[in-house]
Amino acid sequence: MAKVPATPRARSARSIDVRDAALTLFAERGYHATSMKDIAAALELQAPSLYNHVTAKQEILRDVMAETMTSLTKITKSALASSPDTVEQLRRAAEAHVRFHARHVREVRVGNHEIAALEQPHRSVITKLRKDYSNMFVELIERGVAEGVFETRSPLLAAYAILQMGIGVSMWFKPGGPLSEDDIVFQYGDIALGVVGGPRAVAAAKARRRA
Amino acid sequence: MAKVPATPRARSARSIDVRDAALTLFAERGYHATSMKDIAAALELQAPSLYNHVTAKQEILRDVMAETMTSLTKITKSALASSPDTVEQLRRAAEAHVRFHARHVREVRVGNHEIAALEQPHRSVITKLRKDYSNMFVELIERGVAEGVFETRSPLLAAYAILQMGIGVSMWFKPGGPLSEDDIVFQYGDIALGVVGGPRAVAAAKARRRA
DNA sequence: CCTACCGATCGGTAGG
DNA sequence: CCTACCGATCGGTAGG
Repeated sequence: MAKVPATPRARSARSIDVRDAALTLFAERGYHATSMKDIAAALELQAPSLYNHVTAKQEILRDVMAETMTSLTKITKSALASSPDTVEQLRRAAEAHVRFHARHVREVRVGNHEIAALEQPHRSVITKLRKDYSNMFVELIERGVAEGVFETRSPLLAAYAILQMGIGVSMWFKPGGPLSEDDIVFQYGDIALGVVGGPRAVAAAKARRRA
Repeated sequence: MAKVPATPRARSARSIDVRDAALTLFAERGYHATSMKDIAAALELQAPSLYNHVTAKQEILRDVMAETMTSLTKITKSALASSPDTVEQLRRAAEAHVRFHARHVREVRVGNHEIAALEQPHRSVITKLRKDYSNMFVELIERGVAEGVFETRSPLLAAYAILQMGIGVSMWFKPGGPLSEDDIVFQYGDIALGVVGGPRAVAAAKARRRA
């Protein structure tokens, strides 16, 4: 039985291999420090063979970054939608954000380090997706302040702090280390509430956990 | 009167110009995306002329990273030493960290993005300096936990969160924007206490500010 | 500080 | 999937 792609437009298995090898190298060394020959060597191929599976080096980068932002946004949005309570929404959104960064280390490293390597107009597209993503957090925190459950002088700074903390996880996290993914996720959820919290948010969160 | 360098080993004014132009471009586009020709063009020179002032492209990167880490460590260490109180020490160290990242955006962008571009053995040297730096925060937080003024399940994660928040400032901060350097610095000081705080740290910090 | 030039490597194409 | 090859660009040197 011949395998058929799920949809006519699906990427071939070989194309996925090429993108995966490229992603690993982009994350380790950076886009400009990775040559098509390096990617080919990781697959025991000659460089020109790659062009049967991808059209250009830049295309690989563009696809990785677009897919990463789309997927991250979707996951966090649905975490946020899973509770009607603002405090709990922030906890869950922060947890989803951090979990994604622990699970997709290569993707988010490239996403955060190679924006300058993206050629226009795609750089602007990605920048817009990133802006929309961070705005979700800013608006959520603004709502919490309005409701009196968060306390912060600048929802913008608080949101950036929370997002940045999660990005940091992708710089050092290794599965199998002393801290498990869940250890990190749950503690960062608490820390996120600490960031927007005065005592009120923290106390509210604790009461909620006890209940 | 001829100008004389402060010390016989001082860099020439022109060498400083070259390094400064390089730093700007490294921060904007990345090390590998910046050519010696680009650096020369920023100074209206031809590329080979640069070699009268620096010995290699890699040398510029190495010097920037070493000087940045040395300077950051010194500043933060002295902020930390300026108070005998653990809570206040964390606030001041976090403030110094963030202030440095707001004031030296180019340096810390390069410092955080181009570690892979540093050739050995210098990469190991820098990695060690970074480790020592983050350990200062980890140990400070551990002390606060032992004293009962901080509350966190993992001083390591809390330290990383605080450091990462500050690094994030270098990604978006522009002098003259809606938030001043001091706005950012003081709020991040508070946020840092929120990260290690339960209500106790926050309340202790507030009481201290009122006093 | 410049022109002239070096070998090496880059992303990508032709053609099978 | 390969070999052969393209023009462009790289960091750096020679020599003045």
